[in-house]
Amino acid sequence: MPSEERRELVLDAAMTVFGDLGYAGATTDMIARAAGVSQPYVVRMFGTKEQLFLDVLGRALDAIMQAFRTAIAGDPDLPLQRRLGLAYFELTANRGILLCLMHAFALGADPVIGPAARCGFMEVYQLLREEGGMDAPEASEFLAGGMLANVVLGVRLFDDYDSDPAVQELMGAVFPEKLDLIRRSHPPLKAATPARGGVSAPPR
Amino acid sequence: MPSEERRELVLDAAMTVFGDLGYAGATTDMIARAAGVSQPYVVRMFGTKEQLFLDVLGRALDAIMQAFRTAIAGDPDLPLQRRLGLAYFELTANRGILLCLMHAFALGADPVIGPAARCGFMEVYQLLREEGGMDAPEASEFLAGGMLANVVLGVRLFDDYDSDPAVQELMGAVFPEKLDLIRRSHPPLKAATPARGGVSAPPR
DNA sequence: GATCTTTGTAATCATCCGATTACCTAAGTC
DNA sequence: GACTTAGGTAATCGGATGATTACAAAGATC
Repeated sequence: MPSEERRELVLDAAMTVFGDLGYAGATTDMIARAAGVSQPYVVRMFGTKEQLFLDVLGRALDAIMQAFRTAIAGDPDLPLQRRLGLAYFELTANRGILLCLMHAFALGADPVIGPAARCGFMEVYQLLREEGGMDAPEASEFLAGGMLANVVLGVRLFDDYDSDPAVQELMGAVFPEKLDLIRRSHPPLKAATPARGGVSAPPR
Repeated sequence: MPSEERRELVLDAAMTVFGDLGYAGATTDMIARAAGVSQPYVVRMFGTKEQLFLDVLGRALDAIMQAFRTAIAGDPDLPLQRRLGLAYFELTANRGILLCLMHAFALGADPVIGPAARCGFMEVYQLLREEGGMDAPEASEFLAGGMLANVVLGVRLFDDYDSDPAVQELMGAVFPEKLDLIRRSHPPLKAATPARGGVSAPPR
């Protein structure tokens, strides 16, 4: 297989694994297995795990930027916010894109990932402001809705959809009109979510 | 020192370290050093690193719930959204609280942390709905603003405040009227953020 | 057909990290 | 003063993990 193609496979796998486990929680071996290659090959393709994450982050940002640009250039009969909302909704079909972004956004203190995440975040904001023609409050409100959607996705609220009416209500507010679609593309892992544990008291 | 007191010190340290590095990225040794105790002592106090994170998560949720309850019971001359917004703003004084939550919210696929994070997230939502008397869209919009604030905090956008006018604009929209205060409590780590790196091409 | 490049893997290394064990000291308690 | 308990550490262990090295097989090139 040509290395370009293999590289895409590895990047796809890495996006999924990083998305579920975070940067530090994912291992190059998991990613390699998910991509069907050996662990040393992953390292040699990208140099370091850190660089692999940066590449995944760049790919996720590219996906968002492209989706937004397409939406901005789309059907002018629909209001812009609606077009962008639909575009964002379509991005949720791939958990990895948005979850890797969220992990990166939470690692601002990292000396390498932090600057890249800041830069990417502001790139998206600038796209909304300049190419989208939004003013600051509009762009900020749109971003806020996106961040909430990311969290709902990241925390896997769908997993409790059937058992918790409050989850149904909240998700209905976060993904208006699109709930059925989003649930179909994110089947629950398992059913019950118990209460959060109290204070630990380990035996000596 | 009584162990209760020591426990609080360790929980404080853990909240900071977990907040900056994430669950998997933080080590029990870093937390121990930050708290001024030995690494085995941290493990023995909480049983496992995972349980320590759960305790930190619970403590962060308690802080939010209490802040919101106080705000709800507060000065009725101010609108509720404003009171809650101010309460949330005060929470940002401790990065750890909100960043640990964000890390937990991004780990929904974890079999132990995921359920706890879902439960905590819904607890906050229910508080806004029931005790706060908000309807679903109001609560959802408020949460969205909070999640954006968390991301701005997590990605350390302040670090680029002086060098990037777009950052100033966005942060002005996210933290209305409170910018000066929030910047004072979050001094930048260092100045410049370079462009995000391109595609990696390691030497063979 | 010998050589070189590309595409890959098996084996291994050095390090880190969570956890365990064994101990230590000081303060109560009898 | 012997004994117990609480608060704490040094040393260490075993497993995981990112990275490195050495090697191999399949084309391309001459």
